Amino acid sequence: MSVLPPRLLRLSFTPKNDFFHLKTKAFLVQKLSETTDLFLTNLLHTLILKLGFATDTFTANLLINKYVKLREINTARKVFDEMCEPNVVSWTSVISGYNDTSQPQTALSMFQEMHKARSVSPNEFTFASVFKACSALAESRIGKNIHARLEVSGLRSNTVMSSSLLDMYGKCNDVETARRVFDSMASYGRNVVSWTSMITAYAQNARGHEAIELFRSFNAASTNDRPNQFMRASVISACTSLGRLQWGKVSHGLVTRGGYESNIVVATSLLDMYAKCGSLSCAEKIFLRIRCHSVISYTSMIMAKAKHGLGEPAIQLFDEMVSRRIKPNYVTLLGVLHACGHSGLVNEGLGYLNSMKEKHGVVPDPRHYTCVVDMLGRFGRVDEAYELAKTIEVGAEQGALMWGALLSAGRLHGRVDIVCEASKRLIQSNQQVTSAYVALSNAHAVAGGWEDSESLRLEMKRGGNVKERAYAQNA
DNA sequence: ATAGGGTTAG
Repeated sequence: MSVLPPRLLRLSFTPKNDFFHLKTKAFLVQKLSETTDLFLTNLLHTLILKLGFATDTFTANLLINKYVKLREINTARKVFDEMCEPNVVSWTSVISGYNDTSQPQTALSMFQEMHKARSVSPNEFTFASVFKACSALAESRIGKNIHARLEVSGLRSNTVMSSSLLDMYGKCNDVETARRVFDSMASYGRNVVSWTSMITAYAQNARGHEAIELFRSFNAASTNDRPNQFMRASVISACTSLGRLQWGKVSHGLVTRGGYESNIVVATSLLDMYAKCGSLSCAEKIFLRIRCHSVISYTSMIMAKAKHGLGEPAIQLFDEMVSRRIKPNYVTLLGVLHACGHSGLVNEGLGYLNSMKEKHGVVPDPRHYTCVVDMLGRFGRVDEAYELAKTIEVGAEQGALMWGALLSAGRLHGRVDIVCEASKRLIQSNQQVTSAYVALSNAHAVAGGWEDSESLRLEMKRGGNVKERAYAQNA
């Protein structure tokens, strides 16, 4: 950390606009651009305020960006709120700060405020950040709306712009629109990023064959661009989605010949592919060859072991990860809870749930609770599962998963009361869960209430769910 | 000058 010269600390009383003053400002801006340290940033911030430089938009923007990079979004926001004349860079920086701290909803409301303020118009940078927020929320309705504004702005014919737009549609599961954007880019140019976005859109929407087909066209069409680690990882995940080891092995051969086998991103997707296509031993081989591990490589391997019923080894791996000072995140803890739930380590699982915040700084969210509800239910502790589920505030989609888990537990352990309760909650969740109607109807039938059963089937018909019956009864 | 697009775990 660099140290401020004492001379500078006495400059607070310098009259404005003289030579020394300007020089001081240049010095502070210079120091601010260089530092990556929170303490020094705070110090420079104080000096900037004292000397009245905060009224300068450029200087304030630098401060905002510094705080965004340091993940101090609230401080960044405070600087922004106190600005005299925020420009498009100030707005965009704060929006992307909210993206970086997993607050896409706030990013979008900032964009709305910017629109209302009308003093500043969004540019390419702003739109790219806002589409990223839509992607994170998988909100295609809002995305479409902003897409319309982008078309009006005339900024659309730009490779970065269109790539972020097509990525947004892919993440919102609207592959057809994503493809239309991709096709429209032919006139002004695509690059590796835009091709990767489209391949990813297919891969993440269970259309692996089309992803691979597009990868082939890329190799056939482009003369300058070569596939990079991102594209290769995406192609491997497309193979994973096909669930066929054969395809996965082909892609493995391909990345080995390309010299990408030891790349961390590629290796992680390979290990996930092997785990999901049925070869845990190959997955482990890949894992052991990784030199520089990430939270994702560990999490993938923990998940793989968990899914194969290797609870203890998964937990051992978790301990190893923690001792190597790789910080687990919420997905890692989901893996650990899964490991417990698939190996009957029920009390251990409860222990992880109750201590994850304190020990690992990860606040349990509805997904973690769902996992534990499922675990308790599987191992006969249905009442505890129910008591826990009742206390969780949960959105409709996740709620359907949580009550669905409880429904299976009720069925598995012959608990008509739980089946009824879980089915009702499932139906309340308003998701398209026909199995809930079927289960509730069957439960009434079991309990002797044939009339209830019949009325439910009627309700189901009215709800247009009747076609799903055959599927639901197999599920 | 300061801000923006693609990837791997769920």
